[in-house]
Amino acid sequence: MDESYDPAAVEAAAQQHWRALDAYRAVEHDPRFPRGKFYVCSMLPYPSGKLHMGHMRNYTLNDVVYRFMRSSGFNVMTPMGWDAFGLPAENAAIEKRVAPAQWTRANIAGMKSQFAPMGFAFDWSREVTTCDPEYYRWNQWLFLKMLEKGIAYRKTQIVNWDPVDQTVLANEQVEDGRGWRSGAIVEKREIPGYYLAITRYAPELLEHVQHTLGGWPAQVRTMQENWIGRSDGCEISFPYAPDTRSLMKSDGALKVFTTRADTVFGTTFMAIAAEHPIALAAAETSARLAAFIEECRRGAVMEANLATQEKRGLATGLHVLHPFTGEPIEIWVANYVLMGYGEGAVMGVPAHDERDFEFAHHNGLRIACVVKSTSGAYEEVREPWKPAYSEYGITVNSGEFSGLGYEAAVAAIAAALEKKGLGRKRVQYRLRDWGISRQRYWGTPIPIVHCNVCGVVPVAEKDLPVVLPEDLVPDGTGNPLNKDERFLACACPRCGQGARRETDTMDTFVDSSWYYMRYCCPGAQTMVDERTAYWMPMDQYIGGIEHAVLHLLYARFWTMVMRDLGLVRFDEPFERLFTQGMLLAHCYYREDASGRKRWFYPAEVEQEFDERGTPVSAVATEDGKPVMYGGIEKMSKSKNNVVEPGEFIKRFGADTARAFVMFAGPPDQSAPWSDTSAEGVHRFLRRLWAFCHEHREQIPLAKRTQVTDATLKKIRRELHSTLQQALFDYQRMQYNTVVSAAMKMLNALETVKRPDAVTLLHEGVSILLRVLYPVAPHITHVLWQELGYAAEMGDLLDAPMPQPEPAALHQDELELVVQVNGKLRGHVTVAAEASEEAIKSAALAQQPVQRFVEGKPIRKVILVPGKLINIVV
RNA sequence: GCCCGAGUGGCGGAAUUGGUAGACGCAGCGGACUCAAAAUCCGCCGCCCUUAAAAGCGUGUCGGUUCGACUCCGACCUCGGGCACCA
Repeated sequence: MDESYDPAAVEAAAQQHWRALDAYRAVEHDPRFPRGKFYVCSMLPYPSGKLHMGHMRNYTLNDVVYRFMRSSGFNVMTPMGWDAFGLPAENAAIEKRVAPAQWTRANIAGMKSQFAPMGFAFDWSREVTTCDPEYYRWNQWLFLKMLEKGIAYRKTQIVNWDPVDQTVLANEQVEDGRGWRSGAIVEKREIPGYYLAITRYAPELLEHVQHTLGGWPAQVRTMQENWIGRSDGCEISFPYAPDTRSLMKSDGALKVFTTRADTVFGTTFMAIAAEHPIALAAAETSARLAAFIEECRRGAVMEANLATQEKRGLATGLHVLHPFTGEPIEIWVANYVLMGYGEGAVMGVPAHDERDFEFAHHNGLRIACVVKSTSGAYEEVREPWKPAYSEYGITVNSGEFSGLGYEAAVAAIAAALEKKGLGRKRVQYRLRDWGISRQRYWGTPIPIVHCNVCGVVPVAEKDLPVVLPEDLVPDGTGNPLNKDERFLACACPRCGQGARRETDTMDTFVDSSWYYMRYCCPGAQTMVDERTAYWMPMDQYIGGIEHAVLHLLYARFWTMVMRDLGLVRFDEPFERLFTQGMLLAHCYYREDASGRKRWFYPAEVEQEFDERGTPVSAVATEDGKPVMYGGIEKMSKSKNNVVEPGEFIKRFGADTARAFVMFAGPPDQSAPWSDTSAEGVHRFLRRLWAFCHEHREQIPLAKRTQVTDATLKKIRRELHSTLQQALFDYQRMQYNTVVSAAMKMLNALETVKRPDAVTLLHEGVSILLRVLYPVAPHITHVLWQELGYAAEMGDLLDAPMPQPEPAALHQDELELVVQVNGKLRGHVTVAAEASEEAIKSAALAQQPVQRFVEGKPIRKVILVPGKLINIVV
């Protein structure tokens, strides 16, 4: 055994040992593990090129779970794969003139090699790469099944259009309303695309998130609940007035959805989206309206933009009739009404809705108060807006429905509407169907063929996969598949005539909706097989909080679809979910004349902080001139604030890297990266090594004897109570305090200064090594072997977690806190079984306590057993 | 704008979920060892007053509940995540 700790040698030896054992290959029904299977998985990474500290944190977390659960006797499996399709590969292609496939595969190879030194327990025989035809063929296959079931369907969608580059832009590619490369003002454009009917599953998705996903963080459940957004309300039809009737050449009605049917008599205008059919029809005869709609079309489609923009509208001059009074109501086109939600039209009730109020005020529309406040918060509605105006109350000025409370009014109005055939109660979800078409090259081809004779025809199942050519290089102007004859030309599956392939590809969220099921069954000739049934549902899923809604909802939906097709037998894919926080880093930029930002690497910048640690200014090292401080943001390639683990591992070793990222803070919270305290963790591992080296001869020879000495008993109690805390923290995945616990154990063991204490040392070190092992597996593995524990208890991989001994935790005397009126005034040591009376008099006998109690009557005494006594005077 | 989080010493954070605020570590200060440095070891380390002791203040801000609040409730401020084509 070397005298000093050499991480490189230790880690090479440990990894060689595990490699020789093929230690992480997981086998279904492995008889070595009586407690059954445990499937732990981290969200698969996008192969951006370099592994960064954020990845390190995620996968260390994953690895700690793996090792802890295996030490607890489970047949644990943890896989790894690559989310290999997506936009960044196309961007790299444009910039570097290299095919996305080539770039992606090179990145995968690079990142895989960066994983190697970390000692992660991945079962690489299960690797999934989503751009492999053998993977994405099943995306296509399930898509065809969904088409058959009517879950997948075709309809128009609104996208960001860059009129200069003639290309569809992702939201991310829109900066301040302009295309990121061309700088042109972005427009909205309607094109056909495929949707998946996730809204059909909205009730079940909601039901489970409210009642069955107990292993999920409350925060995520709330976010999903709000995202699905169930509203109970009414659908109301406002029949067309003659002017609208003649324009639309129909005697239809304008349908709206409202949660406030009780306010229907307060409707003073109707607001419709710019893309609404009535708006489009009206625009044909009105230049002003056409111009306004054109204006609404400008700008991107992001909801954050729509919600913050000034609410504007224009009257159409058309009318509908109030369903009860028959009064004509004017239709307005408004930029805040979304075509994608509800009916694309709302009834404007300015008296009781803040947005309508603002809109009416702005456009000089009538405000009709139809609800009377029950709390007397207002008599009449007038400027400025008060939140009380939208509260429930008693209906007034509402004809036969006046004088009713909210629920009674809604019930009565809905019943009356239903009788007239002008409405009914309905549940509306905020959730929208999932548009999966992308006008992009680097994704799963949508298996559809366009035939001049037969129209839109699905590819036959036997012709799957539709393989994506891997040698195209996009140039930023449209989808290169549109220019690739080899890909385009095909025969119509129905009539056999020459036809053309669909060139849209699928959203990459499709790939990530089920990869974790494919990990379970590498090489299967079907989408999933019986091995999937063994490992799924996943026991522990780990991933970033930024995926709380989209990915985690799509994956749940996809699972339900697979279940309904008979492919799997469970309802939910993820039993327990852990959302880890992100690693953040400082970022710096400079803006050029056109407003474009250039981001600097932290290494290119010198940052100055004031004495409170707040950044004050920064200059670029290259020219000494100031750069703008962009705050602390999530590590991302586009902001150049990524910290790579390579250097760090070279300096300190993988165990220090692992222990340090765990020690840095609670894993479910985001943390700013800083390596200043890494020294402390490394020092701890060196001390551990030195301590074991010092006792390398006594420990293997130790005999088990009782610890009777009072000082040693105290140390032993500390050891066992720290162990208890560590196990609790393992369970709740608070690994930062697990590392603290290991440090405390070493601190305690170092106070053993007696040569005859070998029993305690033997026990203590065996506990410490096993507690630290999941976090720092290499050093603990080597020490475990060197000190003879492996011979005694077997390989550390499968050595059971130690358990605290009740006898070791027992205390004869307790120190209680003494409070007077809730303020700490002293301590008192009493026998463990002392009576309340005895404790009380002991507490009152205390000098400082006397001083505060003196002369005042004691009103109450509160005793918290084993903790404190509070005297209230 | 809407939804979800977070805010504790100079810094990262702890407080087993209403019961001793600051565990564990970093940085800093003092000391030992050393010709010296590094490494290592020992001690101190929230603020204020003070020679010291004792008291007082203290978990973003303001208010409330409680014998007792970092923890629960209300309002606000700041920062972070998401908002459906980044992944």
